Formats: sequence, C-alpha cells, structure tokens
Amino acid sequence: MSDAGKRVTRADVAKLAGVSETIVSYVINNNRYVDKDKRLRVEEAVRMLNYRPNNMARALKGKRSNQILFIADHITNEYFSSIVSEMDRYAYDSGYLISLCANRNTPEFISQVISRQYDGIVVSSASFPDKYVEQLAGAGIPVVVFRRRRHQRKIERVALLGTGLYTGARNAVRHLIDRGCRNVIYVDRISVKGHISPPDDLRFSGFVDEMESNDFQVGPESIVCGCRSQEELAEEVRRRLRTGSKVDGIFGRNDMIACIAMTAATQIGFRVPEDVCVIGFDDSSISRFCSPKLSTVSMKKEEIACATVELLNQMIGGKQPKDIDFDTTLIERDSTRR
Amino acid sequence: MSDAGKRVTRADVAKLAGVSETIVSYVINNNRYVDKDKRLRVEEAVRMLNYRPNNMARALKGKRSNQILFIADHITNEYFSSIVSEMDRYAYDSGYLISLCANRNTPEFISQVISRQYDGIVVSSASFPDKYVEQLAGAGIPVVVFRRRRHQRKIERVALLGTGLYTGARNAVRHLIDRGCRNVIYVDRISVKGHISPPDDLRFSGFVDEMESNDFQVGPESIVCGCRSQEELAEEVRRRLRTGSKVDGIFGRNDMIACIAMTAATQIGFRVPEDVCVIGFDDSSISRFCSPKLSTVSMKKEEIACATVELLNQMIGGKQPKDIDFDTTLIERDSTRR
DNA sequence: TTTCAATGTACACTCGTATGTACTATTTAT
DNA sequence: ATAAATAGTACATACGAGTGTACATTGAAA
Repeated sequence: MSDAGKRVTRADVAKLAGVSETIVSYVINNNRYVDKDKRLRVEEAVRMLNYRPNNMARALKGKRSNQILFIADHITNEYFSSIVSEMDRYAYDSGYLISLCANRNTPEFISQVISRQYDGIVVSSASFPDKYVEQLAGAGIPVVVFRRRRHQRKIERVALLGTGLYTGARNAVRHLIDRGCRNVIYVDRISVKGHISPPDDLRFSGFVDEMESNDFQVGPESIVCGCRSQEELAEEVRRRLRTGSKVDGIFGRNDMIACIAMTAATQIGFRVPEDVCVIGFDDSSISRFCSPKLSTVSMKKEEIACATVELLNQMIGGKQPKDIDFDTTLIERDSTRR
Repeated sequence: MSDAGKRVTRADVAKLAGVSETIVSYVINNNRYVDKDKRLRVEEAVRMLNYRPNNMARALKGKRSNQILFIADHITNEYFSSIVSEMDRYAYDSGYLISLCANRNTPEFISQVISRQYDGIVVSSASFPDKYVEQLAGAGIPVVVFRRRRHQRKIERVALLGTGLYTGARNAVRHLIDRGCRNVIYVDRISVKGHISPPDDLRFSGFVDEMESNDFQVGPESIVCGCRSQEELAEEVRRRLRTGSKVDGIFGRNDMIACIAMTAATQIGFRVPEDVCVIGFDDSSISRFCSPKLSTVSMKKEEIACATVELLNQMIGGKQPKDIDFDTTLIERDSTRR
C-alpha cells in the first residue's frame, strides 16, 4: 500500500503548464492550432512530469489500443518465437506491443479477444476455425492469417499470408529428387492428441504435388503419420527402410521430425546421405547441430514479420487487406550432400 | 467501412433484459443483491447477445486490465518461449493474457509500459536496470524479477525468483568433477553487441563457487568469454584444448554454446566424453539431438511459470511479495557418461 | 468601416463501465 | 404499532482522454 504513485493525468500537465486540458490534448495529438508558447510550455510540462496519455482511456475513446494479438498453437516452436520476436521489433516502432496466446478453441476465447479491443490480430494456428476468424473480422478487427491448410476459404477483410510452406515443401522434395532419390517418404508430426489426423497442411500438399509432377506415385507407403511418440516414429521409419520399398529420401515435416528419422536410419546402419537423404523444414538450431548437419528449408521470418506488421498497420489505417506470398530458401547441408 | 459489427454494450443487455444498466453491472460483477428473476433474465440476455464487458472501460474504471507483461531480452530462446507458453496456460485460467516484449532500455519504454496499466510484470532480462524495476514497482505494479545477477539489490514490493541458474551451475560443475574432470573451463556466450562484458550471471557465480569449494583454482585460463562469433568461439576452445592446460571438462553457459564447444573439440580429435566431458544448460531440444547427446541442466519451467502467475496473482490481490527459489534437475546424457 | 478568413481557446459531451449513496418496499424485531 | 434491518433498485458521478461546436481575437481584404 503506502502512496503508490498516483497516476499523472492530463489535468496535472494542464495545471503545471497553466493551460486548459484541451490544449494539452491538442498538443499531444498535434491536431489543432495551438499557440507556440503554450505548446512549448505543455511539452515542457509533459517532460517534467513524464506524462503519457493513458492507453485504456484512449482506446476506450475510440483510438487505438496499440496492441496486436498473436494467436499460435505451439508458442514453443523456434519458428514462432522468431517471428514474434521480429514482429515485436517492427511493431514497437509503430507504437504497438504484442500479446501472445495459445489458441483456445472456444467461443469464450473469442469474446475475450474482442472485448480487449486489439487493433489487429495474427492467426498462426492450423486449428483456429474459420468461423472464429470471421467473427473477429466481422467485429471490425483487421486479421492476418498465416496459411496452413490447402483450401483455405477466402474471408472478407482478412489477409492471407503464404509463409512458404507449400513452395518450400516442393523445393525440398525437388531437391531430394535432384539428388537422385527415387523413393521419398513424407514423415508427419507426432500426434499427442488422441485423434490421429492425416497430414493436411501445405507442406504435405507440396510434397504430393511435387512428387506427382515428377511422375512419382504417392501412396500410403510414402507417408508416415499418426505416430504417438518419438519411439513409435523412429520404429516406423526403420520399418519403412527395412522393407523392400527402397526408401532413399526422407522429407520431415520439421527439423525435429527429420532428426528423429535420421537418427533412426543411422541406428540400423543406413548412411546419411549416402544411402538415404534427409531434409527437414524450419532451419531451426537443431538442424545446425545435429549430425550429420541437416539440410532444411528456411522461411523468411524477418520479412514475414515485417510484412505482417506493415500489412496490419495499413489495414488498421483503413486500407484493404492484400494477400502476400513468400518464397523460401533451401539450405543444403550434409544430410543431402552427395 | 460497412456495418462493422457495432459493439455490444451493457446498455444493449439492459434493454433486452428489461432492466436498468446498473442491474446488469451487479449481475456481471456479482456484488449486489439482485432479484432472482432479473438475474436470470440478464444472464439470458448476456448469452443471447454474447456480451462481455469491455476490458478498456473496466481497466479505466480501476478494475484490472487482465494483462501481464513479460519482458525478456532474447525471446527466441527456447527457455523463454517455454516459460511464456506455460505462463499463458496458467494465466489464462485466471483471466489474464500475456504480452511479450523485448527489453528496451529507455525511459520512454517504461512510461509506455506504465501507461498500459498492466496488472503485473515479469522481468527476465539481465540488462533491465534496477532503476526501472523500481519505477514500475513505485507506480504500484506488482513485479516479479527472475534473478540473473549475483548481487541483486532487494527492491521493495518486488519478488525475486531464483530460477536455478546458480544451483544448477554448481550441480553441473560438481557433476563434471565427479566424473573425474580436473581442469574445467567455463564457456560464456557469444557477444554480438560491441562491448565485451565479463560473465556476470549466476551460472558463472555457481561455476566459480563450486570450483573453489572443491579446491580448484579459477583463473583467466578457465574462462572463455568475449568471443564475437561462433567460429571465434570454436577456435578459442580448440586453443585451450591444445595447450598444455589439459582441459578435460567444459561447462557451457547454455546448450548451444556447449554444442559449439563440443563440436570444436571433436574436430581436432578429442573424444567426448572419453577425453573431455561437456555439459550445457537449459535442456533445450538441441541437447537431445546433437551428437553425442549433451548432458545438461533442466530448469523447472512449468513450476516456475506456475509459481510466477500464482505469485503475481497474489500480489495483485494485495499480498506481500515473497521470494522463491527453484532447484534444477541434472540430466546425464552421453557427453559426460564414462 | 465592415466582412470574412484564419487563428486560437474552452465548454461540454462521449466512450463503457463501476459504485457510493440515496431511496423504496418488504420483512423482522421490539 | 413502531422501529430497525434487509432486499432490491436507480441516479449520478467518476475513470482519462478525444473532439464537435461555439466563441473570441486578430489581421487582411473589400
């Protein structure tokens, strides 16, 4: 308790500067004629008192809340944290701070979000229902969605950002084929949740399309999915390698999956890259520290983050959303070098 | 543009339920006698309209803003993102959302933060000045600081949380000594910023104390710091190994540093763990995927996150801050197994 | 001199919510 | 029967800021 520093308000500034509150407001927002002398006095008072307009009051009065919400499903991913980190950098310069939360799949969550008056929202979660995106956009909030699924319905007043999952996957698969692989398998994530879903994101689509456009068949034998644990995944990869299907290329949904698969392969005597090539996705730090070093696909995180903030900023300013697509960079390391 | 969904306000609910706004308020906050019948009608109306009190207005009127700010210096660290992710889980259940930002070392940043009326703040940044912590606390905001430096001044109304850096480091060093190491070196981070600072965090303190309490000398030859790049770091480690100092143990400030050092060692023919033992810090994913697998120190991230939220919650409720210390778990993998 | 534009100021209302206070109607105690 | 306690309601104000509108002053143009 004790005298927990009373807030400095507009009134305090006005009193110190010897002007009316209105003048202070005009100076702060710089949107009316104000006498030079008074302006200076106000500015001085602001500095002396270290005044800053209360964000809540501003937001309430219809101004911005200066907050952007980032909704993800696995905040822990290095990929997400990089994006958020970069977004923070750019956003701060435009006066925004970033809020962050894991996707909660409930209506309460949505009204939570709406009641908080975010100026803009970034959705980077495969499990965030379109329905909710619509509600947010319908409430007048600019929304940028990172594309995850293939057939993502176009929603009014929502910008769709292609972060490179699809093209990156195609490039990765093409890279394996270029290296001579004839039997490439796709290794999907570990499903911790009860239900086993077939791979449905754009990486998988890219895999399928690139395989087929090179006249390779894609069938159940070329997809590893639904594993419930790291061990199960490793065992399944080994099974594929041991059978007569002659698997000679592995595309992992992300670097960690690729690493697990790679380790599984070497454990039963397969050499990487001589017997089997492996490529991951994300260019996360493990891809640089595992052994052999993992080839991978790098998304343009900085550019994505920058563009996202820029786009939101424009939409907040009233401009129409526009979709953007980013390409990726293939990083060749030892796991595919022949 | 167009009819961007008008906000649902208390007035709408009141009209639909056929009661006064005041009644709606009482029902929402559940703090006054309200007729059963009217209460039900209000609740029904709330449900129908999907009403939720506007957060800004509430915060302005002196209620909570339901927001907690997390200030870090390197959001990208897996350690931070894990903590934030867990905090998000616990905090959400208490009605909070987490904001996240990188430490900006300016007075403007502080007034930014204050003007946003956060209910609580977590500081996990070695470079965040005590002065600022004081200002925040002085403004009446509960603050929890994750201890990073050794002699951290006690600040009124601020809780200090020991996340295990010190004890974890001591345990790691003791582990190396137990494994027979007689010449252990500490490898500090890569300093990207211009100025090269000597290691000053609690991990280093733990290293020094544990060494000395085992009668080992700590001198310049046992500290690698100030390297400007990964290559420089690797080269410096190799130099230490090649000289006659018989380095047989490496304690890396974090897993990535330890990995770089370990790789540097194996490149010049040192075997890990036979010739030199290596241990890292953080139990990040690379420690599990590098080769050989890295022994490391695991902090109790979940418990830390949970306790942080709990503590903030109590402080927000008016209780006195209390300091808490967490211990760590040593995870022995192949890089120290003999 | 009159007229009008430009410049500069301040009142009063508003955003959506919380709540002290006062008031009425009803019940209980005396 | 009267007093006092309780249940239930509503008014009015406050939180801190933004801004429409009206008003005052000045200078220049007519």
